[in-house]
Amino acid sequence: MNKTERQRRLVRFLKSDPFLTDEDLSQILRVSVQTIRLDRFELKIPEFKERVLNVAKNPGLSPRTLTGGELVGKMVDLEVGSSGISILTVTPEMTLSKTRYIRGHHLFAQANSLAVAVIDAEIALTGIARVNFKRPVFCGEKVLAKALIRLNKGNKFMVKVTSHVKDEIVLVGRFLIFAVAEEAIPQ
Amino acid sequence: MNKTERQRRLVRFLKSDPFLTDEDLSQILRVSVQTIRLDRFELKIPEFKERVLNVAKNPGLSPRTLTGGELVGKMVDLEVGSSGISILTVTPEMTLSKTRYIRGHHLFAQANSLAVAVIDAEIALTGIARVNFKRPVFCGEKVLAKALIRLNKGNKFMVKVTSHVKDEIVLVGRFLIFAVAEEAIPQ
DNA sequence: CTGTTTTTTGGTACCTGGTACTAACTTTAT
DNA sequence: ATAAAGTTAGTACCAGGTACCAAAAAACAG
Repeated sequence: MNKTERQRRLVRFLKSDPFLTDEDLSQILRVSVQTIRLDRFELKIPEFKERVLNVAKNPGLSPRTLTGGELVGKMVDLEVGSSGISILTVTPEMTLSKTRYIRGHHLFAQANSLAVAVIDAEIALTGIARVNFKRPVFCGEKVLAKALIRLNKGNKFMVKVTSHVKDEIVLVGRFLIFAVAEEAIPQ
Repeated sequence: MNKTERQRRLVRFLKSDPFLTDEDLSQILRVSVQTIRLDRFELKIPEFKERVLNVAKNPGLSPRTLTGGELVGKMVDLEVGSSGISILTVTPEMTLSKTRYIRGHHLFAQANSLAVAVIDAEIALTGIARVNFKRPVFCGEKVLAKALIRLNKGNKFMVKVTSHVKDEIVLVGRFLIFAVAEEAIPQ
């Protein structure tokens, strides 16, 4: 039996029974456990615990997470050390079920990540945030956030962010941001 | 909190979410892992692996979480109208590039969505948020957020959220939430 | 047939989420 | 005050892995 044939069989076995451990599979396919692991790795098949958990959490609902990039929204202007502007287009995933209201934390995420981005430092972390949500935002709207550094004492920055939809203010936030020295970054 | 009360809560937690480890439970119930194990033993509740396997092999009963995907983090306790607890496990996507610091708005999102979830209303929106980030959170850590309704005047709610990693407070936030009447929901 | 590459195997250190057990410390009750 | 109940700490061990390194075996090529 060659490698490809074995891997084909491995996939078949796991499809019919995801509760097989590498040990089980190594006995079925008459190869070492290590070989099974390599095969699984090549085929990007997760480990036993993962597979069981996947089956258990079956209905596969994906939590509505925030975007993965550094910035929430799209940067349209940035003067590091003083100001920045970003635009966020509201998609249906950001809204509450059955309504068209956007969840507040997406607006916060846009404002917060913009506030952090305008700081001239490798790493900046939010210390305190005070945010007023002025009116709800709906699916399809474009939110324009403007950030302005208001104060700078040492590694502390006060950033004011104002978010608009057209002419209406939807969010006003004040963020106290800390710049972190690179040496302080843990590994 | 006495032993019987704790065990009653433990059963409730596991009924609503069987995917809680002893470690999770020890943090929720503020006792040592050993105590959780003793409780589980007395109550004849099987270990995590067993429970997951049971759920996986029993597609019949699925005690799905209350709010599903609306929440950032995993709801582990909810008394609508008074309090709630959620757990967020920090994944690499939530961190800043090259460091292990989590970006603040994820913590905010967990706290905010929990604050909204505890309100006994079809729709609730955040009006004002005041958040203090007490210390950075790193990849791999589990953040436990507790929300408590502090005040309720008409459709306004003051919710206090405190987030911990083990014994350390990482976030304290106060949210002014508005319940929205269903008739006011736009189409 | 020999040399190179691919495939397979073995072994170690480490991880999570436990079991099983001992010992000690802290509360509570009598 | 002292016993009993409850809680915590610590150790050794286990399954089912990950991650990595080295070596043996098989496949292929010139």
